[in-house]
Amino acid sequence: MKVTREQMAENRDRILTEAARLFRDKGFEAVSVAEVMKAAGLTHGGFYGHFASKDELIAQTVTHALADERDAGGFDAFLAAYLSPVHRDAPASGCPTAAFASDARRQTPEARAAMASGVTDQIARLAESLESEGVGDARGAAIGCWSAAVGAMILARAVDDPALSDDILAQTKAWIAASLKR
Amino acid sequence: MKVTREQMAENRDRILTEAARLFRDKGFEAVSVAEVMKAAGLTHGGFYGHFASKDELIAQTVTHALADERDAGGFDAFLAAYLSPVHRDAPASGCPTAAFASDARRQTPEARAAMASGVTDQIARLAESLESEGVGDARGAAIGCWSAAVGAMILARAVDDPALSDDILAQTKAWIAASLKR
DNA sequence: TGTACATCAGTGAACGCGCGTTCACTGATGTAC
DNA sequence: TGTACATCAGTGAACGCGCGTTCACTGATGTAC
Repeated sequence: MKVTREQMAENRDRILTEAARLFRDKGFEAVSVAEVMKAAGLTHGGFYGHFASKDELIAQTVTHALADERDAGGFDAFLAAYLSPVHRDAPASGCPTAAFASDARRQTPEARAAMASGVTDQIARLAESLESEGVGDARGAAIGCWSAAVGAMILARAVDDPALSDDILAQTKAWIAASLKR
Repeated sequence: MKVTREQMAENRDRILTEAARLFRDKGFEAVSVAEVMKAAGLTHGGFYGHFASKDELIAQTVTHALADERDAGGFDAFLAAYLSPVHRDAPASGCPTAAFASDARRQTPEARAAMASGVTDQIARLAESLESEGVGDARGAAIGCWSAAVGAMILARAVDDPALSDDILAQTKAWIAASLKR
């Protein structure tokens, strides 16, 4: 049955929010259109009233999720929160860059452009934060820190040895901090 | 038709080699059992004479691919080769850790254990290399460098902007080198 | 060494299943008057 | 403001397809004698 325009906009937002959660948790391929629609409280047939294809949903979800990224105060606090076991153990609500980056390579140009835009913004945010703390070559340091943080999160999630996983997070955090105190 | 024991062992090796290439290129889910067997010059029905399931092939492939990793001489040479556009543009023959790490989280315990083993070995190799070059806290530095290298490669492959992609590789390489020269 | 035959690696058709997508239908919305 | 009706968001059955997996069969291997 038809719903109000306002309700339809809410439904679309809920589809994107649930897709962002499910895609981060299980990956793009392992999540079906029907699963996303069910999570949004709808039936699968209505999906194509909102998106032309699953690929378009993926591109929109990447755009939506990366645009929502916000930095939380100072650089040290950001890094401590990012490279924490809590973040590692909650990928569904965690960093979309760490969740999507590997799969992005095989997605549509739209999704890859959204990744590039998100990475560019994140580098700019980190560089601004580092510059205000007096770090020289703030952009280079921002790129290095971001690569290390994303890489450490992906590696920490990949291994099944809890001690090794914790160690990857802690050692990378310490190494980044030491590198910036040169 | 039956083949010699030697031929069967060769076939199994070829299946694993082709699987490693295809999985690195397209990901575990996007590659079918039939595609792997065809690449190995066999028909899909024979697959289950070699492996109990696709999941077992994945676990064996991860083990096989990560065991083959060798470091190429000194640390600077390794880093330059690793963070190069050539490596970025050839994922099918490139680093299996960068290719498999994100998906590993959702694989069987066997595959995840193989990842942990591969990461542990790689950290040990890099730490040994760094220690011989006089770097203090070689293990911490090895973990930080490896996280940064893997993260930079994944990010460089994710974005569709060539200038940004090149920049991620170059800046991360410079940042790692500078961090080690403290 | 030569022969007879049990073994079994590989073949290719077939299976059940879940996927992305389509479509005829429903009934509340929202607009024209 | 009230009414009549065109619109269209959402429903749920159905589609074609490719997947992982199974299985009866083939014929070369390799062993028992």
